[in-house]
Amino acid sequence: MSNHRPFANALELLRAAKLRPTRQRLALAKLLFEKGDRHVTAEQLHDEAVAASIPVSLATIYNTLHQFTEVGLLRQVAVDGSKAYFDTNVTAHHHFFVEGEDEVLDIPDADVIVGKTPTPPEGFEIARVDVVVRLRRKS
Amino acid sequence: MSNHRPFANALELLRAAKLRPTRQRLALAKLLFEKGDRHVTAEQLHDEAVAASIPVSLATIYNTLHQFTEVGLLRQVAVDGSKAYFDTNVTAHHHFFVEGEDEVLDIPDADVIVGKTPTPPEGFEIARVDVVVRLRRKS
DNA sequence: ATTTGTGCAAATCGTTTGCATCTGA
DNA sequence: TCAGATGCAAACGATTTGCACAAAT
Repeated sequence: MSNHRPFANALELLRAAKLRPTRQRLALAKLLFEKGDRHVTAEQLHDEAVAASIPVSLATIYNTLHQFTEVGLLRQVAVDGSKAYFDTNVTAHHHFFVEGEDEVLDIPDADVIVGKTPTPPEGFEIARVDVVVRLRRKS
Repeated sequence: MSNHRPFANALELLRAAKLRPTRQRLALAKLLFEKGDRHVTAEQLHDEAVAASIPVSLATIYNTLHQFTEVGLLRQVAVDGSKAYFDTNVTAHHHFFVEGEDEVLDIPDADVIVGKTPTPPEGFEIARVDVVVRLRRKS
């Protein structure tokens, strides 16, 4: 499955999301959405920003990732216990996770798994179903 | 799905696992396996141990949980990014996760989901498929 | 001018580690 | 005896927070 969000430009995205288009938000939006589907950690994005000579602090990276997630531009994926991954593909889909290498990959649409959705316990409703297929390198 | 491990006694379990039956391992094994299927965090187990007047440090709780996991007495579940849950039910099954309350529940066997297993990318094989159905309280 | 965002450093949370001390076989 | 286990406190990595300063409306 690929990202269906037409990338007009970072400015439009931020405006539509009612987020003030600050320098760093614009720059981060470009890094995130200009090159197709991505799965980034805060640290990775920070490194990229620094490499691209965008002065931005790690705290702002975290703020921005969370704000983008709140407005639906990103989706947080909980594959691994230790760090948070943010996915630029916000449509329904699932993930491969390569153990040991901490790499996240989208599972192609054709290969979707879900059959029957289980009945939630009394008083609860389903917010979302996450499938993580853990992979290991063939020996 | 329920826990199929016949609970003989903690001593047997440890012997079978070739783990020295120390005071704290025996006590923790009792806490974990004497009351059916459970999903605990390190902190929870530590609190229980302290409440039961079992002197044990948090470091030992972590050591023990990992050792038990290595020998197949426990299974680690990655539902939430922030902390690790250990499940006393080591048979194949999936989980409900109540957002905000950080509660983990087994999905009953009858309600299993998995249909078609996706084809892993070249050079990889599937280690395990985890399904997490995220729940929210009905409003 | 006012509101909102940003950077820094310190604080927090879950978890791990180093090392001296104990304990079970 | 002595390998293996434990406890403590310090170290750690990811994330959050408080607060002064800067930038967008």
